[in-house]
Amino acid sequence: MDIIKQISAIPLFQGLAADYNQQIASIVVNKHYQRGQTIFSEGDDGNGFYVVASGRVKVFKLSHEGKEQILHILGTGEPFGEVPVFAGEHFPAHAEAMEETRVLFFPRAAFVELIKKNPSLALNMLAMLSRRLRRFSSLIEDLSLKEVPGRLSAYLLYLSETKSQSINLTLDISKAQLASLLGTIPETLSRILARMSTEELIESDGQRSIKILDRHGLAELASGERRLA
Amino acid sequence: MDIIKQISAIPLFQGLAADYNQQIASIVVNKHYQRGQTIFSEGDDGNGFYVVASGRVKVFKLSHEGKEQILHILGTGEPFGEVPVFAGEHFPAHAEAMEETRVLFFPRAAFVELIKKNPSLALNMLAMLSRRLRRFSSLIEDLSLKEVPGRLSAYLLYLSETKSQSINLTLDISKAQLASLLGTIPETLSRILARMSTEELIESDGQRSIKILDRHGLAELASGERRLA
DNA sequence: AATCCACCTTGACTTAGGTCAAACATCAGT
DNA sequence: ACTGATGTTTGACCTAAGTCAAGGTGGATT
Repeated sequence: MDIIKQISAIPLFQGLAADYNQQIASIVVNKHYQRGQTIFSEGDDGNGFYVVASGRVKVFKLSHEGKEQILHILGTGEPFGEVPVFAGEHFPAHAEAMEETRVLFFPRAAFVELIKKNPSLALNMLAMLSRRLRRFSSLIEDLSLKEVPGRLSAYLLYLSETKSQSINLTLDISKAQLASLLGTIPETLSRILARMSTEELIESDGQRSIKILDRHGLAELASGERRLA
Repeated sequence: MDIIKQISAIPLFQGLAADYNQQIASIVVNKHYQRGQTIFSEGDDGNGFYVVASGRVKVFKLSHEGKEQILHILGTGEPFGEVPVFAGEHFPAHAEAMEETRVLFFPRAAFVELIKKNPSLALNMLAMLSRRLRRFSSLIEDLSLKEVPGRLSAYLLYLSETKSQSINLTLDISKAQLASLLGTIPETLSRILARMSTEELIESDGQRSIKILDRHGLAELASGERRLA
């Protein structure tokens, strides 16, 4: 099988002794989901964790009224659902396939054994969780201390710095999903994009492409130095 | 020194081979802070992490206008500032002593070596970070999907379940700090406590003691099934 | 080209909770 | 007992962003 090939491409498993990939492959289970299908629900028992093999997965919280807050969106090679592996108990959030998705599932007990034997893997996992904590800190900061225009600006700048490196951005998710990621609703997002356009910070075609006109202005919005009129 | 004694009382270091405490002790540095003193600031280089030996520490984010959001409050035996040890870069938040506080500081390089040699320590650390991720998920959920009365109810129930096991609670922090922990401001907190009192969910003496009158009602508020009038 | 569907936008309205300002309470230290 | 620091409460006001409802857009399907 090319499962070994897939595994060796996962960042989490980089820098391991070669024969470990074989061991990892022996404990892994392949799973397949359609768009919109639930992978796990908040409160489920977490008896292992997942890595996206292809497609995309969102991890999110749901309010009593059904509003959703996306915690993260994961693409190929990214792990999710690790919390219960180490802290025990249930999954703290829901996970759902955003498109047709294949995932690799690593049963808990076998994986913990692997970690015990392999300090490199342990350190990779620690780095992974630490990065996630950093991102969560930043999300908490945004939700508590910034307004929606600031959060949106930060997201646009993040997009332009990582994915495209350019001034012409293409959103890789729907605006409704972006709203949920930013902790707001589509209507509010739409209005703020409109305001940013009239202030000539961006140019939006109403589709998924956005052009950054004033990077500095966006940075000021993101930091809270400036506000929209 | 009784540093070894202190170290063996730290949950993070439980379940390790006995001689490791000696090794840990050899890399640790003792530090001392007064109330209000900064331990580190967001953006500082993180060249190690800390464990509270005595006193209390708050870890928080600050907005551009100076509003603060507390991420966690740490007491004796609890570690903080671990993110940069494993994910590199700077501290993602500020840390400050809330009272006279002693901390143990673990320099990064030496600690990473220790982890590599000790799978138990690695797993303890993974459990620690996972628990923190769980708490952050819950904070994100609260900030994004719940109103202040819901967050406060959840906090009061949490207090009564963990610390006192009873119906008579004593806040261990000022109401201003509690507001910052819940992602609101003292005025709002004060008004909501007043409303909860008139609805006979709690009895508040205006000091730091609060009596739970209607646990079920609080639980409904916390889950979002009910709202204050 | 007509229909459908998912997605996006706009307008009118409401509201949770923040801001500002003032007064009040508590407690430690001189 | 007085002073000052620290924390709490209350009132009047404001605003960011949510709700509800209607309409618009564009791509895909038949």
